[in-house]
Amino acid sequence: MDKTKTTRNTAAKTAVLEILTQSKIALSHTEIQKQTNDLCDRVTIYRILDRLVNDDIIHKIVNLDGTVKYAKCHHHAQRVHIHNHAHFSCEKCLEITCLENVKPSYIIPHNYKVNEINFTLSGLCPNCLNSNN
Amino acid sequence: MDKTKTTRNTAAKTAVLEILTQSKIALSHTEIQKQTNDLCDRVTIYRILDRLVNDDIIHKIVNLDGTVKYAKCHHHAQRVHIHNHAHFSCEKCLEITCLENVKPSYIIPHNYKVNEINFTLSGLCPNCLNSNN
DNA sequence: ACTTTAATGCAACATTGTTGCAAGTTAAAT
DNA sequence: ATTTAACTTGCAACAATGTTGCATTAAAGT
Ligand SMILES: [Mn+2]
Ligand SMILES: [Mn+2]
Ligand SMILES: [Zn+2]
Ligand SMILES: [Zn+2]
Repeated sequence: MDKTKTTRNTAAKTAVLEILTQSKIALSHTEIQKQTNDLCDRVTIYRILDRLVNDDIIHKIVNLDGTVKYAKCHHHAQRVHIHNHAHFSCEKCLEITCLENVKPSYIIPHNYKVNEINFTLSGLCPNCLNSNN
Repeated sequence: MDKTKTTRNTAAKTAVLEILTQSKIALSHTEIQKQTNDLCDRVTIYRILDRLVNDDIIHKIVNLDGTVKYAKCHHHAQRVHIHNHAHFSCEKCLEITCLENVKPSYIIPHNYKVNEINFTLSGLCPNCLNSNN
């Protein structure tokens, strides 16, 4: 029943994953594309990102302003990529970072079944907070 | 200095606000447009929604899947519309509702200045949870 | 009524993401 | 090493969503 379709390692996929692994911040599709130097088509990057998300290797973040970014967590206490943490969106430099230690607590609403949570904080990141200009 | 530009009450603005006031769930631009019966142009609705958000009369919700919706809170203990609450996104009926009583608690990360929070839960709403099919 | 300027309609454009299909490539089986 | 299945890619075409410029209309204060 569980027809697990195998995923293949291609040059493009390796490049995209490497870019995300090196980055300290979450990247958008366009930002990733720029870093690949036209190694592959725009559509291919969309499909690679979809695959990586499906395989739980990276995760997708939708920001307050609607921009979509992708990130690979840097902590790896577990062998799987867990992303039930908060994200921080800087209003000034627009960078999005995983706050891998910040996990919100809340009272589960009655009659609702919660499968997934998304918690995004926005404001000023440490960089922009120090250089106040 | 504070050149507060005045906002005007037009037929279109009144209609859009009425639609949002009547709705129990958050609505997308397209859903709002359908309910207006071509009272005004598509672009006008975008601009009206921007104004209403700017004036803090309604608020904008970006869902996990990237869809953008707008809502007017129904509670009104205060006279201003406060929206620091959680939102619930049903995976089945795709409806988004304000959980006006659910507010997450969290440990403020060091060196970050938090101005705004966004907390979205997704799963099954009471309706879809009961009618399990 | 007059005046100011916010609001609208329309067309044109930009961005982001999706889909179908032929051709290319990976990795396993032989 | 060759063969082969099916996963992956490029390309073109499309769709959805949102933005901008500008001439015209209309709201609200005088
Ligand atoms: Mn993360
Ligand atoms: Mn709300
Ligand atoms: Zn910053
Ligand atoms: Zn539901």
